[in-house]
Amino acid sequence: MYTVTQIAKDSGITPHTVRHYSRIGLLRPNRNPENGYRTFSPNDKGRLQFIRRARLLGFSLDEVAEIFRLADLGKMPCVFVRASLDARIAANRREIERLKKLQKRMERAQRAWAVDTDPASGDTICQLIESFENSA
Amino acid sequence: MYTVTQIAKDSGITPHTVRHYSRIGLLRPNRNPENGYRTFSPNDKGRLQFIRRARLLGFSLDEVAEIFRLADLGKMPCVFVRASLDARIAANRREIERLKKLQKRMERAQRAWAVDTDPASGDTICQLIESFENSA
DNA sequence: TTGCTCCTCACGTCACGTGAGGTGGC
DNA sequence: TTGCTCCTCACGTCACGTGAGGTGGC
Repeated sequence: MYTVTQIAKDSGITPHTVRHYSRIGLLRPNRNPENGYRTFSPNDKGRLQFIRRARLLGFSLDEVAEIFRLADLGKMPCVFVRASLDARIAANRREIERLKKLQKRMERAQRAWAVDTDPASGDTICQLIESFENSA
Repeated sequence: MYTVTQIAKDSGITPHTVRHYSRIGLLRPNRNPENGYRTFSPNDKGRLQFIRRARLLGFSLDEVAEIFRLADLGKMPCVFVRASLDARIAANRREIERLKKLQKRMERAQRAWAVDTDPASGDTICQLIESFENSA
């Protein structure tokens, strides 16, 4: 049996995160009837490790909850897990592309502004700002 | 003068977003005293376009607010803008790296599970799940 | 009356982080 | 009393999206 801080340290997370998982039902610790403290079993610890591994693979807490729900029903969550993973891989690919495009836009702006450090062109230093002022 | 819907359409965003910008003070439309409707000037339209361009460059609304504040004080926001942009470029680079690593982890798991579609290894199909069950 | 636009709350998103205020045992 | 751990709210994050419920003029 572990306290919230013990199980948190063992798993490399904060006690607050453990409480968070408990509040949303991913963990179901018992309570010490004397003081209301949460008490975690080795089984809880396994669940917590599973949550952490799933998070590292990009699964959301909602997906973890669904996996637990299926497992509790005695169903193999594998089909769901695979579908989730496939969807996340595709979504993450799109997100990476989106950020790369953003990166290019930002670097383009950075270069444009770098060129204008020449004091001779002092009135076009902040093109972003000016494009705003011009349109106002 | 424009209504919230007119200026929104012209700028390619939703009326709700325009109201949102107004509520947080990025836009300061007048009010029609008869019905309380917001009325936007060409100057507001310029501000809105600026906001949108800044968003495309990755600036947060808080940063836009700071840029407006500096401009309203008659100060050149350029130093702030450059510093923000540099910081965002660096942060975005790190974020892209983070997502690439996540992508690799996910694809590794996907491959590992694909291999195990062989029915002969039916009891190791869901390694993620099993690593959980084993540790429980 | 119907249809359209406008308005103001107010909650939801995602996974927690950060206090605030209080308890219990050494 | 001090220090430590535990507890429960409850708000903040980021940029809106999505209703809910109501108004005003054609």
